[in-house]
Amino acid sequence: MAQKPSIPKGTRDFSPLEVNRRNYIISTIKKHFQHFGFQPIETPSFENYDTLMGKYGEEGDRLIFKILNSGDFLKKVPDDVYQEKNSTQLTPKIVEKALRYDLTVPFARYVVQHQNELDFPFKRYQIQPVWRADRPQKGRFREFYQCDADVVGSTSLWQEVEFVQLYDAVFTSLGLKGTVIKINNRKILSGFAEVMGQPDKLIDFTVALDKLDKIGKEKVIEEMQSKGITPEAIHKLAPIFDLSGNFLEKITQLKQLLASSEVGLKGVEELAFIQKVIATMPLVTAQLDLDVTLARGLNYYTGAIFEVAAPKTVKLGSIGGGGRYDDLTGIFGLKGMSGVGISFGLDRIYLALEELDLFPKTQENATQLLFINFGEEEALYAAKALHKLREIGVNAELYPDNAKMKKQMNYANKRSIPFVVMVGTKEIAEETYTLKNMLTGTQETLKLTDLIGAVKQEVL
RNA sequence: GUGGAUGUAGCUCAGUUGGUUAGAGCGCUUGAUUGUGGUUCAAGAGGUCGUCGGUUCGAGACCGAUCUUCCACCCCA
Repeated sequence: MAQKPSIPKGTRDFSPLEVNRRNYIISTIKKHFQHFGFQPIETPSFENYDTLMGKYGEEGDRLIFKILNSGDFLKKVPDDVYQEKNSTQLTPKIVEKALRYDLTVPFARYVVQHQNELDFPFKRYQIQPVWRADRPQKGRFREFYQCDADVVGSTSLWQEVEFVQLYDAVFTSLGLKGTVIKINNRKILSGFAEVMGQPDKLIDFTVALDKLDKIGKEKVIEEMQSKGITPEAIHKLAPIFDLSGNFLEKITQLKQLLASSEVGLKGVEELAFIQKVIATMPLVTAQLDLDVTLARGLNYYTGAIFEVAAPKTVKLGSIGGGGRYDDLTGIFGLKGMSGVGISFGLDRIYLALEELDLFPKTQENATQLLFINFGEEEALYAAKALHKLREIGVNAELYPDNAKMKKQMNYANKRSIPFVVMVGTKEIAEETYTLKNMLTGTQETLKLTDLIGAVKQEVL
C-alpha cells in the first residue's frame, strides 16, 4: 500500500455494531416523535448559500461549509475583488451552495416555500446529518446527525408541555434515568435586563450568567462588571445567583424579583403554567428544573429555552436542547409564525448509553443461526431448511464455502452467532439436522419440523 | 479562530545520553485435530517508526513544517 487512505478531519466510519446501536437510538426517538403526532420531512444536504448565510451569527457563517462553484469559477470574479484577496468578499463570487448547518433554518425555508400545502400547526420531525467546519473534540464532529422535532404555527404553551413529556418518554424508553430537563424563558432574561435598568446589556449579562455553575459567582460578577454592568444593577439581581428550592419556590422568588418588569412576569407565568400541567402528570424518569442561567440560542429564542443534562453519573454536557422562536419564518418573508422545537444529540446520547451499558444485549440485526457448509450436496440440503427458517423470521445464513470445520465454527464464534446447524451425509440419510448451541456446547439431532420449532423457541 | 499535548505492527503500548538487523502482549494465518468452535502447544506473516524537509559519519529519538487525534478557550449537538 503506497499510502494509507484516510477520511477528513472530524468525520467517522461506523462499524456494524455502531450502526446497529445508532439505529436503535434513532428508531426509539422516531417512534416517540410519531406517538406525539410529528411527521417526517427531509431537506437537501446543501442549500443555497444565501439561505444559510447570516442566520447563525458571524461565528456561524465561518463554520458553514461552502461548496465551490463548478466550472471556471474564477473567470467571473471582478479583477478588483480578486486582487484584494479578501475572503469575505471573494466567497460570494465563487460560492452559491453550502452544506446544511442545522435543521431549523432549512425547516423555516421549507415552511415558507410550502406554506400553501401545509396544515397549521405543522408538526415535523427530521433526522439528517448536518455539517460544521468546527474544530473537532470529543463528542463533537464536523459531520453529525441532528434529531429535531418542531411545531410551527401555534403559540400555545401546550407545545412546551408536550416537548417536556416527549423528552421524558424518549429517555425513559432508552433506559437513561435521571436526566434533568432544564427550562428557562427568554422573557425572564429580558426582565432581568429591565430590572437592572440596562436593557442593552442583556446579551453580556446572560452570556456571563450562563457560566455560573462552571466558574462560580465571583467570576461571573467579575465578567459582568468588565462588560460595563454596574455594581448596583448586579446588586439588584443578587438573589438569582443563589436561587434555590424546588420549581415552585423559584417561581415565587422570581415573581418578587421581576415585579417591576411586565415582560419578566410574563415569562414567569409561562413557566408556572408548564410546571402546573407537568405536576398533574408526573414525568417518569426525567426531572424538570427551572434554571435561569440557561441562555443558549439567544439570537433566536424568544420564549422557552430547553436543555437536557445527562444523568450526573456520566460526565457529559447536554444531550438535547431547544426553545421557542416567535417569527421563525420571518427571515424568509412569512411573518407571525411562532415555532418551538427540540433537538436530540445523537452522538452524546450514544456515549451516555455506552458508558452506562444500556444498549440492548441482543442485536436485532445480528445473525442468529449459521449452517455449516460440508459440500455442494449438503449445502443444497441445508439451503431448504435455511429458506424455511428465514420465512419465519430467523436471521440465518449458510457459510458460503466448503471450508474447514474449524474455520466455519470460528466464524460463528467471532460473530457471536448463538446457533449452528450441521448437515452431513449422515443427516441427509436420516432427513435430520444437528442443531448446536454455541454457548452451552450442547447439540441435538432433529427432524425439520422439530428444528423449526426449537429455533423458534430459542431465538424468536 | 487562539493556546497546549499526541502519533512506533490490526489493537494497547515498550524502545536508555542519537549507535549493528525496531520489540512485547493481544489479535491474525497455518499446523497438532479430514464432522465440532472457545482452552493448550508449536510455527509463521505483519512496521520506509503519521508525512515532508533539515541537523548529523549515523535519526524512531534532535529541529522545522504539515496532517491526525485529544485537551482548554470560543461556540455548540
